Amino acid sequence: MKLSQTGMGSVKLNNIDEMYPGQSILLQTGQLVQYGAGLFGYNTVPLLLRRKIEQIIVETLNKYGCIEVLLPTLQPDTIWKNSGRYDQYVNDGTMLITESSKGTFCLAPTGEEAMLEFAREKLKSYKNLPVTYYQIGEKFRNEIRTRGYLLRGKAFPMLDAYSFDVDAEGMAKSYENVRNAFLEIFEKIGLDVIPIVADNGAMGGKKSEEFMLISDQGEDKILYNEEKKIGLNTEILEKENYMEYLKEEYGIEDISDFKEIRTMELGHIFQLGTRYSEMMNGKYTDKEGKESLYYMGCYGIGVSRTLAALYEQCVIKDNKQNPCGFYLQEKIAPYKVQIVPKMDDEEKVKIAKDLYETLQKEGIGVILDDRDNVNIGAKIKDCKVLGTPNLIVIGDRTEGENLELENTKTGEKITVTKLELIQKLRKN
RNA sequence: CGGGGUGUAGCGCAGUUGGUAGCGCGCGUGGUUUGGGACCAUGAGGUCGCAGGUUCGAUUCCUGUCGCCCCGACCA
Repeated sequence: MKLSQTGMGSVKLNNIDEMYPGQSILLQTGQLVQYGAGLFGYNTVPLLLRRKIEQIIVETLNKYGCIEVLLPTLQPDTIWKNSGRYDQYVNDGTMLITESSKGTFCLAPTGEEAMLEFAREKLKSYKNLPVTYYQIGEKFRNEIRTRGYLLRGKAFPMLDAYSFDVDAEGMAKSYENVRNAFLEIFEKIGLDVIPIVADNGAMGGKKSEEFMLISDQGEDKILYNEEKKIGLNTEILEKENYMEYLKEEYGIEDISDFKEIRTMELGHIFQLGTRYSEMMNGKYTDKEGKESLYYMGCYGIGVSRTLAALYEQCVIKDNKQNPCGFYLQEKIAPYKVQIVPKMDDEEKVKIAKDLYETLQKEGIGVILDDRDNVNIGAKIKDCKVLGTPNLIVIGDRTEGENLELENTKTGEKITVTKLELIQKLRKN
């Protein structure tokens, strides 16, 4: 990618949001564009990072035997009326609807209804079960209050997965399977996320856990035991007989030594039981030839929220302790290396362009800072603004085949040849 | 929806005790620079959120309205 074509960078950071410095930088440097409350456009770097997160989700869920599908986000109102959730979601303002001469359509805030429609066609016999379907798609929620830029938006990409089983025991197994997949996903992304006991709230059902990132930027308060790595959302305390619930479903008997901390909810999983199958007539034929209800689970990860959390975690500061950019880990960064040529030297510009083209052909994510009106110092700063983990300056110190590769976090520099560079960057 | 804030150039902000606006950064052009956010010259860019009202005159005062941000109810 040629930086001059993207409009990113080349801004002096000013008046950075104290609460969300990362996303504030993304906005000021043209990486994110705001269209309204909770509505954002993505420039290429955050978009590709988001896609990287999605890739990790897809690869991991596939590895755990889940099946990727894609359902429409614009849905006929009938499926929502069938489930009985139409009035609830429209009245509380969550679901956006659009009227047309051909009927009323809903912009789906979540996917249970559509997924049940989908599954009912396919999962007619116990022989087809168990199965977990999932999709990653834009969801729409007309939030009463948006918050924290990407952290709570009106349109956001979400992973939603749904498991179908013949009984509660099978459901518990499917739940455990996705739970493990989620833990692996967050680990691969590089976020230290913990599953805690959650209220199943509007979704109904039995067991439910949230995947929490410990962060003061989060909206949630949880009680957490760091030693045992177990916790619960404080909203549980409003439940009747909550100690009973904790003991029965999660084996937690004593919460007296749990400490209250703030967290950000990145994922949420539920054992739904037969609630939605009943409402929407989700049935299969069992061994005895009788109609039986699906036991369902549902599982979600907020992709854009995860992206935002990742950016906030990757914020780096300058020597005055002001946030000045990001360091994205090499394994996840969409662009691995940024080439900064000294533009007044034709020979160096040529070396830079050749290197850029070579890396492009190798399929290695590379940014060429080809802006001829930007000072080299500013370009180096912009490398950090974009979060690119590696920097190659091609200037007076570049001699012959030797390239100076700098880690933008540590400042550590090593000399490599073009071939060594390709090998090194290919590894990730 | 309740409470608090805010709206002036692409971004970040001043300012006008009422006489139609400035600064820094960015952008265009010419030139000097170039290894950690350079400089000189010159230029473009604004119906001061919107609508009413008061006034000779409103971006400024008054009323209403809308957008955005933060705190609460909701949630990935």
